[in-house]
Amino acid sequence: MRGNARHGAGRKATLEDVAREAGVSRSLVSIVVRGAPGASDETRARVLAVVEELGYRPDARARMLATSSSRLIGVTYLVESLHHADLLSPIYETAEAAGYDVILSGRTPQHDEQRAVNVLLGYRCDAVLLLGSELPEAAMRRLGALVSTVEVGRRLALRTTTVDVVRTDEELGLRLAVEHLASLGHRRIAHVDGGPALATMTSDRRQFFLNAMDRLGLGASAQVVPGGNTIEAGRTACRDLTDPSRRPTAVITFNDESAWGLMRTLSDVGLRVPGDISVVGYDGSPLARIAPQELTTVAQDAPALGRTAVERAIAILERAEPVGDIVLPPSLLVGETTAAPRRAAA
Amino acid sequence: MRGNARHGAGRKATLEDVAREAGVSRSLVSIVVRGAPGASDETRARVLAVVEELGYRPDARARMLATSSSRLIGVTYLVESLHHADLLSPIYETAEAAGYDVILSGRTPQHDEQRAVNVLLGYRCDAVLLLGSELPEAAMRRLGALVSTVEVGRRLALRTTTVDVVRTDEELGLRLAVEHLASLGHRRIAHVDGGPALATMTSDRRQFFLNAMDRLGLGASAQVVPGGNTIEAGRTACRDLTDPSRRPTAVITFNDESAWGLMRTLSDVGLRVPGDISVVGYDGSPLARIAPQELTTVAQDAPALGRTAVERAIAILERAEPVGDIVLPPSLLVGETTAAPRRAAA
DNA sequence: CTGTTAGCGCATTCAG
DNA sequence: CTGAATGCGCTAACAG
Repeated sequence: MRGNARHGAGRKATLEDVAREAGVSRSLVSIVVRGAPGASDETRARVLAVVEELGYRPDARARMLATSSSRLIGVTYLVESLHHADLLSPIYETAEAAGYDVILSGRTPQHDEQRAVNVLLGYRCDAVLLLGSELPEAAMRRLGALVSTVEVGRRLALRTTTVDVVRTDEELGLRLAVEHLASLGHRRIAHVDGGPALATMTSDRRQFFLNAMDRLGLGASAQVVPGGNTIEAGRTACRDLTDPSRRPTAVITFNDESAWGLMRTLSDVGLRVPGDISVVGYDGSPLARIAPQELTTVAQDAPALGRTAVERAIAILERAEPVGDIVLPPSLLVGETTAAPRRAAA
Repeated sequence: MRGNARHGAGRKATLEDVAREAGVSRSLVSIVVRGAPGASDETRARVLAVVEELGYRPDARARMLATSSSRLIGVTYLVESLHHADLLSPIYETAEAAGYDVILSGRTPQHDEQRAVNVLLGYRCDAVLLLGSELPEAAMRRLGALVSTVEVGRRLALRTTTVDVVRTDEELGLRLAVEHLASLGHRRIAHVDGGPALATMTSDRRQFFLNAMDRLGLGASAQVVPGGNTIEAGRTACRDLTDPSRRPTAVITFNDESAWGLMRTLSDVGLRVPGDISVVGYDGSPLARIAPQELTTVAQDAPALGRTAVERAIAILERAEPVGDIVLPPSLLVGETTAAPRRAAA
């Protein structure tokens, strides 16, 4: 009933409508609307006036269909990830500057990554950015064969020629964290890993952690416990660390959220940070570093990661070869959650 | 060169391709892929096999063009807002259950709300959800006339018949916060408001804060200082609160992020929470409530807000009238950032 | 500068 | 169940 009338008075204006109203051809209107050359300033003005009057708005779907190019970059990301949110701003900025639109397809517990990607593919995005993808590598390679694809964050086990990866130097990240703690006098250091879902990243970091410990001669007192990338994971991981007989004096978590969860439970059991135990997070999201204690964390360079990912995606879809693996250095942000252990000679 | 070959081997498969390969008509393939009635189980299986083999994937743009309906809900939101992230999960869940796809268009400093909306409109979404919109009301009304629109969070000053609003009962929210603090013995209570950007919400909450204080006879010791919805806003707001002569014993912030910023600066100047000063946040995002101190906060019912918004959006586009204003109650989550003031009889 | 003619990929008749 | 035809709104040649 009125519902119909309310929404668009029957139908939204089309090129045709504008052309008729302005007394020109559709092509001309198309030229004007796109800002393409081929129209006098006079008609241009007149057409634009009608566009305004009719509230005309180009139909992106039709345009994409006709041009068989979308100038659209689709991004899948984990809705609840702080780090992913940090990547989106630079992604928008870089894409816009290059004349690309961005649409986001979120991953949630009920809306998994494959579905998120499918939505993007349905719109025939020119490029797809996967933030922290957990897709099987085979699926990722297939995706890369279909559309310009860049993964942000996760190292691929197999060399792939269809997908670019932009990620942080995890080895350096773990080394920075371990060296920081060691320099404060810690020896019994634990790593709460990323859990089973993020397989390669988890095992990479675990290994790099152990390597870093070994290099400092602390291999024997290194400890790895299963964790995850959520607050909840950090909370439960804490249970594996409070056994007084071999409690570590410092912990490096998989990400900042997990560090919070860990600290939350530490506080519940009466352990103080950094007095009783030091904590180092990972990612360095501004939202995660704040109050009331500033988190010590391995900061990924989110602006550079986001920017580079978009640049690579555009390069690939403009026919450049994928270059494979781009690794950016992290930095250590020292906050207030790390300090010398109570008894330096643990 | 190879770039072209790599991406789609010339062209993605179309209905036509599938039909030819399967030796049937396009219409039949269309019927099969849509799961529409009108195909025998046998041919259905055969067609689906070819679909799989060719990696055919329906083109959402063409489909939408042909049906002039998108079954697509577009959502704009603030990329850095924790509360908005909380809304996205229930939005996805509800939309999917109703058979709608969701695309997200983020707002960032460089990509403002109008552009975010324009992207959505370009795709002719059936409905648009605006999370915490800062659009002028006139613009919002115009949008509502164009497409089924639901705003989440902000009360509209003028009654509008084209847009639905789903929001939290701010009056109750402020009352809960004030009563909680008063019951702990606080009298000098300050409110750090939302700053100029969120005009109506800021002034609403300010007024409700003052009302709640008045009702308890604390109007004279109420204090409002300018703030905002970011960590940074909370940090700077703190400067207006530390004047020892009239320092409040408790503060209610505009949102959780701002509460963090505030606590951060409080800690910098040597004030302890809740020992020296109590802090109440707003929104109740799980990410915001965690470690190491659990934030006391006015929690919005994000699942209900998200679900209701989608339900309203769908109802409107199915020709129901907008109902105007839907107000949901918040709840107070008591954490560890509030306690009795040092000297109860301040 | 203009108007015409083709598609883009798909859904939807409608007659076989 | 099929195959052809029409249109969704737009761009891209092309001929005027």
